[in-house]
Amino acid sequence: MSKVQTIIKHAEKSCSENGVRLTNKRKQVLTGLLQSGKAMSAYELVDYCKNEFGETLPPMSVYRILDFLQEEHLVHKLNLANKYIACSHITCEHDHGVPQFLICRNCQHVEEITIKRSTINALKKNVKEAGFHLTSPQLEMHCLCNSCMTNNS
Amino acid sequence: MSKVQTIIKHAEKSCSENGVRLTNKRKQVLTGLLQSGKAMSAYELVDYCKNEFGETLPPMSVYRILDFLQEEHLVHKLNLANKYIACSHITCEHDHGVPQFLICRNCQHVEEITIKRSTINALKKNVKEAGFHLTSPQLEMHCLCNSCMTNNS
DNA sequence: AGTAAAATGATACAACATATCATTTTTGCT
DNA sequence: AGCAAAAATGATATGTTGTATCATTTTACT
Repeated sequence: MSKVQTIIKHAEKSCSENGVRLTNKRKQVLTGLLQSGKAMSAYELVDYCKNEFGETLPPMSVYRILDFLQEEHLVHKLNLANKYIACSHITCEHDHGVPQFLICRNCQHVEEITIKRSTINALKKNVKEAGFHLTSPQLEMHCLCNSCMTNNS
Repeated sequence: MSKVQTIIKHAEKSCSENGVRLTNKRKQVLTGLLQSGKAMSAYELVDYCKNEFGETLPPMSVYRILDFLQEEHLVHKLNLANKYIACSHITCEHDHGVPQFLICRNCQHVEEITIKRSTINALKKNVKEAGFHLTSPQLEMHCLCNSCMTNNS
């Protein structure tokens, strides 16, 4: 069984445990994100599903499906990039923390990382001092990935 | 002299030192941001300049002017909100660090804060371990401001 | 089978942003 | 002052992301 198929199995199990359905179209959108291995816009996913699976989904449906997948914690939205990416912890059983994303400003490659709790706490404290409350700190940072650093243009 | 006028004076000085021009239209866009005291979209600025100054700027020009103002470090773009906000340190003489923004997810109020160097360094270290390089870490975080926390709905 | 709920489709449009080419304004030079 | 080059701005079209709304289809359940 391919890696993608394994993840989809996990996703199906997780959905059924939550009493929701991972329908065919939802599965295809998630599969698209997993196969591509990168962040994609909703419209890119429309094209991908059409080309790869012959499934012509209207954009509206893709947005709804992405909303669903986000609620199930199977997909994250990258607000800096206006793109969506499959969660990299679908097969993990344990509950994983708030995701943090590094987005290469050159090649758009995205890495999902975990930031030390102590760092997040320091951040929260700074925010609190400014009179705000950091509820769910998904950080997104524009960076340069190593590969783009090396072949620097 | 009003506070806004004082800031504009500083901006003019800073531009002339850099050998660039703070034209009337650029001044109006910056004044709009300063007067409103909040983050605005480019199209909101088009309307604002029309209503307040009788200046009808096409959106394209506003975008160009915003680009200019960003290069001169007079305005920041909030990528999470797709809005623009006047830098809160225009009148400071000293070089100020990379800005960090808190955006209230309820009322959209924006606060520009400074995060401790040590916290930023801890963040940078985490990022480095993931094989990325955090060049200019402008963080933008969705939060709840105190006022929205209190009158919580 | 019949009905209610869930999912999906179709259509229109809103908001943000850029590409491109034309025109106007400013600058710097002689 | 007069002129050419550069800078700024205008005009127009279009691209990208996302939502509102109402219709239809599919699924679950009795």
